[in-house]
Amino acid sequence: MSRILSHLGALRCVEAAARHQSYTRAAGELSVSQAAVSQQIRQVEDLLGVKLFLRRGRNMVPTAKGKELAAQLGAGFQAIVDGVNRIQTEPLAGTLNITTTQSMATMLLMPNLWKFHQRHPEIPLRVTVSAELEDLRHSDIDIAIRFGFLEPSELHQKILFEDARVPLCSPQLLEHVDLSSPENLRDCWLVDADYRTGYGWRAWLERAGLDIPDDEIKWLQVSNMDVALSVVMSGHGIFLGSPTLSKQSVRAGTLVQPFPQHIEGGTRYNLLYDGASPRVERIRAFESWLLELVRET
Amino acid sequence: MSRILSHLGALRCVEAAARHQSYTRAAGELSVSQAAVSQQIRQVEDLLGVKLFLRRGRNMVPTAKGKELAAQLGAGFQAIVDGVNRIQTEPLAGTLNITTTQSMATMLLMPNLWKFHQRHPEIPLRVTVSAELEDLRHSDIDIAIRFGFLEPSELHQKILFEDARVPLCSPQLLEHVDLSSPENLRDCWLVDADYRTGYGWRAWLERAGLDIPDDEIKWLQVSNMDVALSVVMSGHGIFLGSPTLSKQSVRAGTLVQPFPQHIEGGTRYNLLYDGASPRVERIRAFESWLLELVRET
DNA sequence: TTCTGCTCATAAGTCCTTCTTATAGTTCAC
DNA sequence: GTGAACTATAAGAAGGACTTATGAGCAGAA
Repeated sequence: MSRILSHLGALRCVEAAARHQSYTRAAGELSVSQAAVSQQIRQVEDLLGVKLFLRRGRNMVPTAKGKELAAQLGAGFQAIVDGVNRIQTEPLAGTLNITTTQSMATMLLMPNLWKFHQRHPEIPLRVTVSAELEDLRHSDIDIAIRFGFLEPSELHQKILFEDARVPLCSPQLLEHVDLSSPENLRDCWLVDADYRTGYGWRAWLERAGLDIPDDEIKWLQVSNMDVALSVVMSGHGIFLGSPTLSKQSVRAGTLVQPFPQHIEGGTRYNLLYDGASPRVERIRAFESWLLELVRET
Repeated sequence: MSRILSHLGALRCVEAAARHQSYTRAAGELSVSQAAVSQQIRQVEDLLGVKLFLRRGRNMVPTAKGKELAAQLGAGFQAIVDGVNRIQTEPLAGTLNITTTQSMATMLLMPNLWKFHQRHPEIPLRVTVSAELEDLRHSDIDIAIRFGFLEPSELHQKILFEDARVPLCSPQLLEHVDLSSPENLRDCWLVDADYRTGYGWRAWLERAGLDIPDDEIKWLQVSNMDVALSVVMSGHGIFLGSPTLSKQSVRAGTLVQPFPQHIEGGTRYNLLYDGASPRVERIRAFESWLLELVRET
């Protein structure tokens, strides 16, 4: 049997490094130092007598052989993890790791977590807010709640909700700007998180029967919904957001919907998880709770 | 990512132990102590909270989950080894490990190895004689040369030669027994390695037109060709062997074929190796040399 | 260019895991 | 019952892997 199997740890480094094209990021995933990864990979290269990575500026690019090996290693490790997952079903009770966006966390998740706790006190939740979609298969995250249209993957994907978008601002804004008529939108920042798709405020204004020329509008274009929300929360503008997401905030008075007009679509939130995870039981518990929550909102 | 991947070494123990149904044999394969295997497996069981093996007398029998896991692990490790093999082709030069039977080694292989060395001085051979067919995929053996009819497997199998069988004895025997006529076979031990199939001396006697009753024959039944050969070599009997294998010994005078009659078939030698081995180059070199040798013999 | 920031490489020493040894416990065959 | 073969467990030894610290290379900005 190949003596390489005495160096499985080193092969893990190879696989992760090839995937990340970076020793540093691989080290991050494996929770070891960069130096450790470097040493392990060199060991494999020496053992096999094959160069696996080439330094290309800031990246470590796998060679052709490196790529081939890494792909096969990935399949191998996946088979192993699958094998373990198949026989090991963790009990319902236990921690659940969730990652989501800032806006989802502050507007829907956090304010309702106590209800989940009430139903499942045996499942402590750990919520991580991050802008990037974590790699569920290579991290310790169990569930991701993400905005937008996702590529199909091997993960279990479920559309949480799709809905319209309505103008939303903070009550403070109304103290400074008179928003009794849509015409007055000229007077405040229109926060636009859709500057790449172009869909957004332009569509809404049209819907409201307004034709304000571009140069009379104060645009504030931001990269995503989270930034938009934080801008608006601090009272500096108005943005188009999901009614589902904002409903509770509106009811609580922290957000205001100054006009009834809405535009269709444009908002979609998804729930993602690995159906083969040993923690599916608690994942499903969370999923069904969240779906209920969304349905009744 | 599953924390189990930090214990890949322990999972190797699980896989090997399940395959061998024994911690001791698994330890042998992995070249560690039995205690090490025991500890590693217990660690996995504790980590997963799943019992993987049950003690059943002298064996460690994998539980249903243990079996399932081990199968998946086997596939995973195989994928990893395949990946390594695919990118790592060892050069022609280097040691080649061969296992074969006693008779094949003494009669054909050893007397001719110098020729192989002449053609490929860069390939040192290490020949291991053993009665059992080693597990090529889980040992460090590159080539096995084996007698008989083999089950199909994932290994590359090639029939080395099939041939007839002729009576063979040592010249010493002729000094004590007069074998000018087949009738006189009554006077010496008939060594029979075919007592399970029944085919052998009985068939040969028939072929020679003799009808000697069983109780007038001195049978010596042995378990395999190797034992038969060693008995005959020491001058204590006569047996039915392959002309191909014995040709050189006959020419050298260490074996004698006292009668011309032969029986068809019954002898088959195979050559086995893992086609995916990184050492295929030197394996093929040996294969083609051996085939040539057999052809001209 | 030079500077700054990011990345990998390397060395030395520490630490921790794994392994070995030794022994006790269990089962089976005779 | 006794011995042989196997596994379990404990304690200590050995060795590999990891960390820290530092140097070197490269890219992009000033």
